[in-house]
Amino acid sequence: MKATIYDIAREAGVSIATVSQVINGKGKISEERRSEIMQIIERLNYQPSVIAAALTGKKTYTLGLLVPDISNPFFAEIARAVEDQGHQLGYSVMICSTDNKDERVERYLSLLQQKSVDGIIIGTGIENKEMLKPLLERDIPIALIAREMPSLDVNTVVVDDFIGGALAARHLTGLGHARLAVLAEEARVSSSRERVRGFMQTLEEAGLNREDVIVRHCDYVVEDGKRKALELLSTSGRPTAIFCCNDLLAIGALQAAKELELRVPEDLSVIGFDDTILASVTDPPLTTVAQPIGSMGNKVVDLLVQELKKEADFKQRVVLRPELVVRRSAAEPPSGS
Amino acid sequence: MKATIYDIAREAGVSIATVSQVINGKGKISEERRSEIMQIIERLNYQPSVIAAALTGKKTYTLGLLVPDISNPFFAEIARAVEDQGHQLGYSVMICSTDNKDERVERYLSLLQQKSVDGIIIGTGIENKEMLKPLLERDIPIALIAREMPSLDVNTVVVDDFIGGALAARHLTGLGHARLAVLAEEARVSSSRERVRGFMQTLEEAGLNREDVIVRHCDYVVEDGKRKALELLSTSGRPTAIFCCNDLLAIGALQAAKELELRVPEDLSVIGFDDTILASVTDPPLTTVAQPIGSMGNKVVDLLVQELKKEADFKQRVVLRPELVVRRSAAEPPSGS
DNA sequence: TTGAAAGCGCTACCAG
DNA sequence: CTGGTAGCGCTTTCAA
Repeated sequence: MKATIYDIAREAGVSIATVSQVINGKGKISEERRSEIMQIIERLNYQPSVIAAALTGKKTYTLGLLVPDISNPFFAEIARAVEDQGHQLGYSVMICSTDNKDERVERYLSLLQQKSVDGIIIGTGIENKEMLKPLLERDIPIALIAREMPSLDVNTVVVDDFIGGALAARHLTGLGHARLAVLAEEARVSSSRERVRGFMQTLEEAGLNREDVIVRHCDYVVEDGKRKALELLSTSGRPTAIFCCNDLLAIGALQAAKELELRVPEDLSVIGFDDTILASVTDPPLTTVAQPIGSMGNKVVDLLVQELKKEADFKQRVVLRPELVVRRSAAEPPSGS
Repeated sequence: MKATIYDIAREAGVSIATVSQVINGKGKISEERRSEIMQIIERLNYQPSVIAAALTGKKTYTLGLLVPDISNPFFAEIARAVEDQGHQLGYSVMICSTDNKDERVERYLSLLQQKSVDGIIIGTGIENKEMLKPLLERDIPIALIAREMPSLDVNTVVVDDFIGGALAARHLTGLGHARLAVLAEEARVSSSRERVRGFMQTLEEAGLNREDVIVRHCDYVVEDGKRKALELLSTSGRPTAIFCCNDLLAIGALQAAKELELRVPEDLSVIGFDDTILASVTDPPLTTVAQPIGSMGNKVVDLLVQELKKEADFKQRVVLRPELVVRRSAAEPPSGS
């Protein structure tokens, strides 16, 4: 069986209190006792039970991470960043893929509470914000990544989506495009809305008419991007460029172009968002607005841990700057346009 | 503060023993008491502490999942499958990205023990198998996914790599290729070795000479695949087809071809392995040997949970069949060859 | 510098 | 059918 603190104490001929102290480096223990006990711990390969410690009021050193789908490269990359920084600070992370379904969110939130996680990072949409109330009341810190919930006073890390949209617009207008379209996510996704807003506003500033740009809302999957792009591109006076609110949709657009035998970027320019590994793998490689995923992941963990250690007395909303990664899916519009 | 079993008991005017029984559906409790207590639980939104329950000998309902890198699409998909099946059976999963480093493996294994996980799923390479001994001794079940460790008697779920390699070879020879090359993973990865072996043997059966096929070993990243492919393709009498032991390497090969202005599949055929989302996104889409990731994930969890519930009295090694997914990166060799 | 003992929240056994 | 109670492994006073 597993060794317990009692085994160590017995072996060392001391009380468990003493053993506890050397493990936690507390109290005053003579150097010889300490090293003697440490040796025994080594020898018996004793692993203190976090469970038992947690029960006495200490933490579980476990964080919950809610994302729509861990198999989606964007969230997988977030997970990795969160895992790394968590690990760095001594925390493990539990994955919870919600499929953007409130019922799954609820189930997971309940589970995470029962398991006494120290904090929860949310990177998934939640319709019914009420679900989070109990957590806050119970003093379980929550932090948001790549999501906003203005109604809640919680630490938040996001990219400046408005600027991201603007970056895309500026690039496209700079290239000379005038007939534009956008593939957005569902209307209730605020980040997507902001991207579109930034995109639109920048177009107007460039003298284009926002009524002329067609916006289509899509599900967060390649297929839907392709379908909607196909529609867009089949119209007369089709756009010469499409701004897509995430890489998956951009890939759909790429596939649509291919199916219609439009060359990218000669006949059609495509810009994505996120800069996941997918963007580097398509043909042509995707010009896309990069989110600094690694920094975002690190930052949420920092904020969350700071909060649960009560080292911070106010919540922050940190906004990181996106960056345009120019690859090869966007170029000047065809000259005939 | 969080409600405890005592709060419920007090509120209901019963003992905590009774409350415990209704929560766990044990013992005989009168229907009225039961429903009355349930109501109070509802009302106070009581969440029983898994931590405390675990301390009394029950399980933590948590599994550890070790993979090289959760941000790698292949492992992200495995993680999703494991998460889903785990969730189904009442277990949460903790992610552990090892980067294939034994020191990280060790650190994580120790952490998982301290957190008293009920079982551990391993999908990462481990140099020093000794590290697993303590777990087995402590009766912490381990199951392997997409990995083999013949020296250990543990439940294992793998795809038949030999057949996978054979599938690729058959497809290529069927198409008429005779000058072949392979991009393998590092030599110590047994699954990769098997794939190559299956590939080679099938080639021989088709009358080709195994000495003629060049094998290059690569790190598990696109860049290295590209580099090695570039080397292969720069030789005179370059291969007309490359079999890659995973999709990432295949993408590298695609990029190399592009850089050398070789058309795929007209000038060069490429076959990958895994069928991750990446394979569907490249241009041309990758013909690849598919691992049934979803089934594999489900199956390991089933086996592991069965074991930790002591419902099974022997270990299994289940071998799933891979399948060739024909997309468009492989075709007949150029006629001049 | 060390140890005894009270609890953390819950389960399980035994009595009634 | 219900309640009392002894732990589970550990932390943390408080005394010694």
